[in-house]
Amino acid sequence: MSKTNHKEIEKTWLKYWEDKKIYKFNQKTKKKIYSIDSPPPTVSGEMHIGHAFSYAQQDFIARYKRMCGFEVFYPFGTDDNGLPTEKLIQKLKHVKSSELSRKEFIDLCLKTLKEITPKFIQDWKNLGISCDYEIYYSTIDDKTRKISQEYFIDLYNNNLIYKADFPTIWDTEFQTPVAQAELEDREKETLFTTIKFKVDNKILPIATTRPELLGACLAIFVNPKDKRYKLLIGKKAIVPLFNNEIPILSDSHADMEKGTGALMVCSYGDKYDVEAVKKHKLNQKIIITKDGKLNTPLYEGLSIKEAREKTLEDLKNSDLIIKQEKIKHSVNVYEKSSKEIEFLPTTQWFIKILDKKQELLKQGKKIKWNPKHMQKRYENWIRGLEWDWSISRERHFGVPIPAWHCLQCDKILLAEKSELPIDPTEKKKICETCKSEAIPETKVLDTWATSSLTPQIASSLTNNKVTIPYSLRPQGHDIIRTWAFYTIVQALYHENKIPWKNINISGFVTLGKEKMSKSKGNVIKPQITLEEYGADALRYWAASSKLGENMDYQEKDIITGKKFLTKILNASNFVFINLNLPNRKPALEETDRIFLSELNRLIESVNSNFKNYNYFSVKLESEKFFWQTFADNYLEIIKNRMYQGNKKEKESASHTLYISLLTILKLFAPITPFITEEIYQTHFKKYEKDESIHLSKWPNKIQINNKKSDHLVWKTILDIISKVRQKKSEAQKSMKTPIILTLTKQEKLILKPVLKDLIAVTNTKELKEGKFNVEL
RNA sequence: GGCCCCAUAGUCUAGUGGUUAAAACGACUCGUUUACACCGAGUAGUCGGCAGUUCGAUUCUGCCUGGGGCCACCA
Repeated sequence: MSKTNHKEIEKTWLKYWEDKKIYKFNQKTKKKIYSIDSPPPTVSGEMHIGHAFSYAQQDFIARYKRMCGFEVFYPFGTDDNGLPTEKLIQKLKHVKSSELSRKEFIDLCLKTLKEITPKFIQDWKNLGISCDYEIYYSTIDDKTRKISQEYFIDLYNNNLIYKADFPTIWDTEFQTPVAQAELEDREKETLFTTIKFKVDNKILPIATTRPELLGACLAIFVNPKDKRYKLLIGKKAIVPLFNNEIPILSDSHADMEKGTGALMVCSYGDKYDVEAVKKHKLNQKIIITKDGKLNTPLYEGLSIKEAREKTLEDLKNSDLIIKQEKIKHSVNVYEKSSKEIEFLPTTQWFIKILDKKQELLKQGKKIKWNPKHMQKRYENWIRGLEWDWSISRERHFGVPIPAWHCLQCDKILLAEKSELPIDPTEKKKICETCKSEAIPETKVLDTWATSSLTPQIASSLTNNKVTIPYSLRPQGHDIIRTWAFYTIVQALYHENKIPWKNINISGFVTLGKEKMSKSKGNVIKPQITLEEYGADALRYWAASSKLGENMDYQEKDIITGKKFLTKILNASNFVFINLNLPNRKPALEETDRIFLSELNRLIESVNSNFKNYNYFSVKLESEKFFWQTFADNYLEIIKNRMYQGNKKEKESASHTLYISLLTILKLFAPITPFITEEIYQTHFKKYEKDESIHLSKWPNKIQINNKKSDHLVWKTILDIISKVRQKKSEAQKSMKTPIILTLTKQEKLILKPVLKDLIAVTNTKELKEGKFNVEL
């Protein structure tokens, strides 16, 4: 007898799948390959509900394709080379990365990851994600570092990477440059202070939110159309407190409506300052250090915040403030530190993207985006790009940039491919021209520079049996501008191809329509749901919204899933208790044949829906068919025949039950893999050859003689049954109450082939012809 | 300020240029004990607002309102 506990069921089949290597990718396959560029989750604790939601959705597709006869390439990776991992390791091991050598720290990371990753991945296995977990990569392991460095070298040699001294977006907390894609907007309340500058002993009021940058003030811009300041253009202004002279320049960027209409340019207050300095060839003055401190004589060593307060205090004491008001404005912060970013000139490495916008847009058009409108987000991002992709990070932990710099001749030396992966700080390089020792690059690559190579990394694990373009990239919409975009960049630059033919963008999970966040405390842990209701119930829930839509988490939806699982288990048990399988395919009773004809309609519809990634419709239609058509009606209709019918009648019903239930199970197999495997193994395995339902063939239409009238007959019999039930319900009578049924001549004609079963299921004692009527 | 998405029953989600807009949960009225009370039958209840296109709009278009996202601005 079947197990009724989901934990027992899941444990059994997880082990079975693993032992029998059901989801193993066969490199020697002759089948067509369906390849999935599966997202490597960041190792930073546990799987969250958003993961469960989106991975379940991609697994539906993987399992469907597998049953359709594809050799599915579905690797599993973990992303563990970035800042989150660095932080995690520091916390777990009570160390500071800066206190260890890079090699020591990476070794510690690799060692720690080895300890914690299996437990982390177990959540994915428990959810029934059908990856081949033996095709595993980590974005920091030796093979990945090698590939990442190799690709860096190729890009450099193809003149697509350059090193530049340039004011870049800088985070003072982690002391590293960051990319445009890593910025977030934050609403902040700030003091907007109007300060007295002096020109010819007259006061020129200037409003600013960053008075601490007065020491780096290079010029004042006024709009050429601004009558108030027109005469000042070309003159010099005196910077308050610092008393140095700066030019007053004409620039239409100065907005007459904003502040006082006159604008101070500092190096560097914002992105525009960077352009302004370049445009007017001003000499930059850098007064902020990499760790966010001031280095002007006046405020030496103070943090930006302290310097701002002290400056305002000094201005106030010298009567240099005209006006002060609190304003709310949005500022750019680094998403990981939540601190306002600065612009600091440092030497960094960049991948060229600004001059490739058109090609990148073109690549995007070659990919099928699901849902379609997500392509717009990709395009908007490209159109708005203003910086090349900054790929170097001044971190300890990461893939080292495999380069040295010869100070004598200013030449950049790269590692030989044969010595990869390499940490340049561990190896001496002699410049061939100067015969002197070159300086190793200490920076590491941005995580995205490596994770944008997941297709190539995963392919390398198959001896390149799998190549790009992959069939599918599933991912979240929040990383279109990063992961999707950068992967497209890399595939274009390295192989002049698109990385995948399809990209499926999943939505996120909300709770009470609000985004979940740890700080709000409104987080649902999938581990608890898995424990309480099981993986199938959670997956069933994940199938109840369409691709790309956000979904609100409601426990009742999980419970609905759980009910479905019980129902299908019960129905299967019932079928097999009563089953009386003939040796050969029996002649079918008309009711049975017509029912199978209905099933064929379902199969057809499900197939077209699954092809379009409409797993939602697949679930909805299959569920409706199973619950209403199969369980509530077909089973009721044939009960009498199964209990009291003759051999021929029983055999027809048994045969029909067998193939219809098996078909239904297969349709559900991608969505609820555990329960369907349980039922398959318990009841069907002795008749079927497949080792697992997940390796069985996806249902095709059942070979029967379909008749055009079938659907009408089926609809009519259900309609009559429903009407009879309604009458009985209204009369508050049992469904078993005997009746006298009157059918119209036409109804009788339509129902002729199934009349006997209709009489049995409605418990009709007498059948009359005339106006439709039910007598109790 | 620009762009994108969303708005359907009490709740959460489907869907459609045309009979009566579809499930689930919830509510209400009942029934049932030879698969299933984690069950069955039935009842009530819904297309944000305004205009346009159309014989006909919940569906297409525009505007508005509300919610979400992205970008720009951010002196």
